[in-house]
Amino acid sequence: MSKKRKTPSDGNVIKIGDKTISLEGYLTKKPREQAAEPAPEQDPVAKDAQTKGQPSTSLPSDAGKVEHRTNSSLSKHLAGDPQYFATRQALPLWTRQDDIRRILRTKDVLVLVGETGSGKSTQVPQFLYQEKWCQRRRVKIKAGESSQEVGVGGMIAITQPRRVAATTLAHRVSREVGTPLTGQKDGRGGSRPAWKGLVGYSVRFDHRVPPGTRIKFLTEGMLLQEMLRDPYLRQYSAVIIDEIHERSVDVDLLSGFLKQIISGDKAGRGGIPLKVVIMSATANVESITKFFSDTKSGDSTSGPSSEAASKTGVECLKIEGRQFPVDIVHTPEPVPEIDQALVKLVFKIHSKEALSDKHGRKDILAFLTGQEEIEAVQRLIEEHASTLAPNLPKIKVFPLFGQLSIEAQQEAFQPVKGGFTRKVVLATNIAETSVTVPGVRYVIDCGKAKVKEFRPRLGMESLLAKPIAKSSAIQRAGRAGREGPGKCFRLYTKETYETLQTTSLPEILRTDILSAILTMKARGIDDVLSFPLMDPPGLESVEKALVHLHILGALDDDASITETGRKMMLFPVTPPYARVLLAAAEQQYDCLLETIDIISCITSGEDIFLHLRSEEEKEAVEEHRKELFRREGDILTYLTTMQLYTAENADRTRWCRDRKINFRNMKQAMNIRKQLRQLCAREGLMELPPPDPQPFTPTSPEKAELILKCFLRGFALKTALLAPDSSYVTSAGKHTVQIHPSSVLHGRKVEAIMYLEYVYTQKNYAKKVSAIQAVWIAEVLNE
DNA sequence: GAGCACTGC
Repeated sequence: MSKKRKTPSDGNVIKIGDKTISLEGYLTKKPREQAAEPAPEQDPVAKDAQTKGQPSTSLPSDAGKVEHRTNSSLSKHLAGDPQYFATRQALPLWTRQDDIRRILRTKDVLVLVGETGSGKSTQVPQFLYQEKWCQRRRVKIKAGESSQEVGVGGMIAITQPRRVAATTLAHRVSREVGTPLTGQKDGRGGSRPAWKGLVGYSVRFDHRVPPGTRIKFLTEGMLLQEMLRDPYLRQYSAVIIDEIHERSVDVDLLSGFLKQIISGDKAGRGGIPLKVVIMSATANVESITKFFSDTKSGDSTSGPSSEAASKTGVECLKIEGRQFPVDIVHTPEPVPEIDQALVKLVFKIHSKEALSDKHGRKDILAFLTGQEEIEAVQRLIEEHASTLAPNLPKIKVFPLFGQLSIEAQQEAFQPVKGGFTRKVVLATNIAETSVTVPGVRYVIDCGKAKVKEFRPRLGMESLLAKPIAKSSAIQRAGRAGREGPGKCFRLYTKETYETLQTTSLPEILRTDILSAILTMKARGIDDVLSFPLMDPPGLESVEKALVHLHILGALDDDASITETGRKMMLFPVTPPYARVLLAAAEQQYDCLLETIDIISCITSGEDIFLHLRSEEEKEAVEEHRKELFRREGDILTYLTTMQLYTAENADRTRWCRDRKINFRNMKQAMNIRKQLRQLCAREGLMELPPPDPQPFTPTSPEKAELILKCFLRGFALKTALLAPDSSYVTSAGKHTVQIHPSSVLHGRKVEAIMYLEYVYTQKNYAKKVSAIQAVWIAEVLNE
């Protein structure tokens, strides 16, 4: 047994190998100053105004003056495109537009509940951008001794949890207002756009913000990113948070920062308030409303006086949706065998209910927990379907889950070929939020979903099927009423439904908050425990994250952010990966290009290697895959895969097909790779390499060792040693782990392993595993 | 011998 192992913590110290890390001082720190105040030199807006040599004329700094923009090409569009007028007028929201405008003229925060189909995402920004408070103003802002004039406001930001939503909504709204959506298509370096437009969007890898943009759709993460450079959001007059009920970590952080801005003294915005519209599709908004109303509940953000806080008004508005009624049917008794019950129900619906009516097709959408269950049910339905009487309509099954290829996913959205056929879509939670399947009038809800949860005490995640929340059950049922009256069959009793939680646990309470804490620290939040959050994570999660960040070198002994921590923030990856990238740039390792390839691959989505089910499939790809696999483990295998993929010049689609590699993820990996390469080059960590394709040279064993040591700099805690009984025992917690079957190291015994993921499903699984030497762990930790 | 869904200058 090795002694390089974490000793049981006494609560105040953590010991790994020879290194002892004290927890003291992490959680007792008092807030230094007002947390929302960033250092003046971090403010690029002010810097920008300086370098442009803005004349500092003496204007009243409290109210500011409206900046008149000559944009005559836009003025004729202000009424919007008449082509869409009738459709817009028919939306439930249309008659409430005056209410919305009236509320925001006096209040800073509007909480808007709008069910699916109310049109809130497209209409609310259009109702607001011509408001007087939405004009850009020039104001004087104090910067140390002197003051400078800057522009504040003018744009409305509207956030979305997903990239596709942000871009498609932007396209839709730009058509409605009648201005083109142009601009830099791919980051920087593009030519000046020729057209002005009112609508733009900004998501990772894709930015279109025409000059004159007043309405800008962004992902939540993108707005957080903008806040690092523009902490007061001076570009914007209003921020609209859409789909807040999904409660991503990003939206929770954004809400905290927004609360600080609206309840602070507004000096950073030259006295100009930021309006906030919170939009939710579920009615459960009491806690959210309370969060934005309550500005003195012990957080350090309400500013020097309560005067500012008392002016912050919050009003709530509810808009009915445009849904058809949905009949909800519970089972009278609990269902012991979900798969069997579901198949029976599908055929009952199929034989009793018409194939279509005046509203259109009447297809079935069933919510299941995962790929395996979906494939099992698909087999059962297909078996039974072949025995159907010839006079009955046919039945065709379409699986729908994230790992499916684009083409296979799209099949589920197309009308089924052959008129006399009913479509049955078997989906995971993907159909609850991310995609809409058209034609659905029957929903079957198994009442469960797989959720990933982080266990801070164990330092591991679990992925297990759990009962959904009421809000999810309602959301799922609603999928039956988009196109006509529908029915939802719940495979659980009414009593069971009543026992469900009202809302799902927000992500911030069930995930590793490492990135979230580092984001706060980088934004100048010293006392992370007093940062306003709708659902603050437990002390143990915060403590674990702080210690982990300390081990990564992102935080000092006094828990303040280090230079390394700031550099880590540059990369759109989790802190451990960011640490690996920084290590790889050091001269002793010198393997930045390789680690970029590997991290691009890993962070592009689920595993790039598709799961092979049948023996035939395995045989068909075995020869091809063999040249990718490396004895050192998965990290080197990813590297080889990426290198061979980029060396492939003829047909990359086919290359992926032959090897059963997820082409979509590979394309995403290439985007990430390009982005990381540009970031590293800009930071002076390396020179930009020659463009692809480059000839493939296998990585030498010596280089492989350096790469693995680099990864240890980020993943020293995720290591395990081979025990005498041939099991692997983790160095951090003395748990027994198994190498996941998807790893190239599965079934092999090596003296020590490093893994990038640690997930409990059916067992404690180490995933993305590499073979290492035990001595490397201490070696790397003591650097 | 096995994988819910997203995101990021």
